Amino acid sequence: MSSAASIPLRPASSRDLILLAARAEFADHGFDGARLQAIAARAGVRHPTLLYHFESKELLYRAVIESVVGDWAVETEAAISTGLRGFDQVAALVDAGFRFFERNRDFVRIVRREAIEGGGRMEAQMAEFVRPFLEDAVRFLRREMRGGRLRRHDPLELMQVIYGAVFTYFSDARFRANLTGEDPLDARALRRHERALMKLLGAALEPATGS
Amino acid sequence: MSSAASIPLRPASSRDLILLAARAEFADHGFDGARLQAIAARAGVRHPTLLYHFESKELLYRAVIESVVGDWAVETEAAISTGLRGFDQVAALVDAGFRFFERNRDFVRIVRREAIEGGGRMEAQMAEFVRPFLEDAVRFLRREMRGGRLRRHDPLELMQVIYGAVFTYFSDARFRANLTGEDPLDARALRRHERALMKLLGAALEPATGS
DNA sequence: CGCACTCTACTGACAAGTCAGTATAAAAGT
DNA sequence: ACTTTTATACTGACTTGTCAGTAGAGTGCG
Repeated sequence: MSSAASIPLRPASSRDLILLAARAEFADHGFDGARLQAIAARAGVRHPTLLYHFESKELLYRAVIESVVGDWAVETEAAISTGLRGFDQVAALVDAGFRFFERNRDFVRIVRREAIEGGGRMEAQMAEFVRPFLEDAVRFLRREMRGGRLRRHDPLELMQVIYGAVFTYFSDARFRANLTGEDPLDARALRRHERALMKLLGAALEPATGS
Repeated sequence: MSSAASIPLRPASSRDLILLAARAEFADHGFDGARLQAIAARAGVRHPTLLYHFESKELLYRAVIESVVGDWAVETEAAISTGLRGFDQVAALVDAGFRFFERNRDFVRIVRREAIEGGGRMEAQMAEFVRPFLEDAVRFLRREMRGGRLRRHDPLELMQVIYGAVFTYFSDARFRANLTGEDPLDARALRRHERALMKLLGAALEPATGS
């Protein structure tokens, strides 16, 4: 992990290395459990270097959240501006989620920790950020249900259920691994779960009464 | 909070008070974030008293988990030994979950923290504990699907989705509160969500093609 | 030189855990 | 009945370790 530390071949700026290391450490241990020394070690520097680039642990954490949420925003934006209708759009969004979370496993665990906290460190900002996206989604669902392209369900509660299911799969992956013995983040297992969720949602949402 | 401290009228043993206080504190802040002093304050004692009853922070934490998981085991056992069939049994289980989590809000957040951790403190034991219950559920679902009393879905993935949805509703309740403005743990909101989830599951699982 | 960056060495705060006691009450001895 | 002993429950003061954050001295590069 630190084998490349001495090679000066631009192994990304050390600021970025630190950000990446911090993301992993915060995901593994949460804000309180995370140690600056551990982050520094992961990044291949000494811990005062962290405090040179980011003024404090708190600000480093904020920087991590912002980078992580920023990435997510971009991909989600893309997934909802496809012009698809009915269940196809729902499926596209779920699929985008799966693909993003698959590549950003730490993201989920950090966000979830924030969500649990409640009085959390960045909860308010994150809510601010998610709200417009959620409202968009609810508007879309309502429209499609009115138009008969989706069966009628409470849109907000539907979003909550989908969010809960998808998020949990990733945030609790290690627990599931312990339970079933196989790695849930393995591509095969992931596809199986995605297919199962899609089928479930399809069965509940698609207007046609297919098998 | 400490107003009853001097009254000797058995305000529950202080061991139990400590256990209760610790449950809340660990739920709010996680293992690392929790402070023994804070737990002690909640329980109305000084922190060495904690270490008198429980040898260390770690052991106090384990005691909390055990008490919490024990409570859950009893209720779950009751909910699955009803002899119901098909969707009714699924609904009964989901309902039991809702009612237990409603009364034990800290439970969810503690368990979820463990699940995220991965290399967690009690993950292995908890997996050990959940596995037989999960296997039971999967067996039940498979049987009912074979018998045509439930539509066919991957039983394990179905359980995962249900678990994710229900658990998230409670563990992330404070985040949702921030998002929607209303309290998700209020009885009315809770019933609405439960009804929505049931409808969704019913639509996906009940064999009849009713409206 | 001066600037950006990283290091070693250190500090101050704070938290877990230890310890030597005090208070109270139940048991045991006379 | 009354002291003495023993166990339980709890506390204030202390020790020890750890961690975030600071100071200041390099190092290398334009």
